[in-house]
Amino acid sequence: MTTAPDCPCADCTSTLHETILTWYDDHARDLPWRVPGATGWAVLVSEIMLQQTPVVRVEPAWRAWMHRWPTPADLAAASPAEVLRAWDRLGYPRRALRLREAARTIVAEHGGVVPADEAALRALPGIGAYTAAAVAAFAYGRRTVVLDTNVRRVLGRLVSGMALPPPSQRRAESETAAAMLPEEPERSARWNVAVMELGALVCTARSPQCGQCPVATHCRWRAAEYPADEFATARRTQAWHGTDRQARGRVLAALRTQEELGTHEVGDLWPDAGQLQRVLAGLCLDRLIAAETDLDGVVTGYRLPQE
DNA sequence: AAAGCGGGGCA
DNA sequence: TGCCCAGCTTT
Repeated sequence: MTTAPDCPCADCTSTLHETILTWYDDHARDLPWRVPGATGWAVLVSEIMLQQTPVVRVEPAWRAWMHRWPTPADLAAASPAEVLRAWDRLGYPRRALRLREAARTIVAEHGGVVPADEAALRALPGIGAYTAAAVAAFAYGRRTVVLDTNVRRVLGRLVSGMALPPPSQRRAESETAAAMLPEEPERSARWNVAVMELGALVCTARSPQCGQCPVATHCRWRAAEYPADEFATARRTQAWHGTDRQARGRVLAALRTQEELGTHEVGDLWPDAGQLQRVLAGLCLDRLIAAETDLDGVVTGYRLPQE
């Protein structure tokens, strides 16, 4: 059980709603997937790209993507190789393949229209709890809890008084978010994006701009004089240099710019031959690359999957 | 619950 | 260098 900041009464919650929604009206970024006529597909593509990739890098990629594949049916007709090249360096290229698969399912099972139902969205590949809620809310005005890293941080500070939310999402967080959600659907959808935007622009992870925050006077973290992150020791940053992830990225980057990579050329990409073989096998398993073989079944090289 | 999965930019 | 970014899937 949780409450709104200050007190659980309807007046305080309503004040908070009004304050943040008004702030959003004045400060929202002008993003192409937020225009009034944005389709479910436009929103879905943006949400998949925004899974762990910042807005500034997504925006140009989204424009190019939507120009090339304006509907799910358009993407469903594309090859994996085309899709992976268009994904370029957004990171986590499996998202590109899953988006293509989602498009194929949307065509096959939903008449080519991105579904509005959260459960139907959740059943699509690459769409988890967050993305399903985001598409339902932002594309179709549904009333649902949208809980991303920004909302978790804003509510964690504002309501729970913590510097940063726990490493993994907890039930109490979604209960808090649910308790804060405006009743009217369209208003709830705007509330979700408004809180998210506040987290992205003002209540940032590194250096929050409390001087610019419309609800600073309601913030429990601020009221408690900014206690330190209690989960700091539990957060561990993953290594990068020399990892499989780096090796995978190097292979994909090479195949985005050349049609085929001979076994000799592949070997030049990475110093550890044994690790490289494991990485190539993993990439094949993930359908991110395909091995080319001669008549005897000996691997001669690798390509991006043509289908 | 934890691990694996990219890549870039900034303090 | 460490940390963060509109997370999802698999074990």
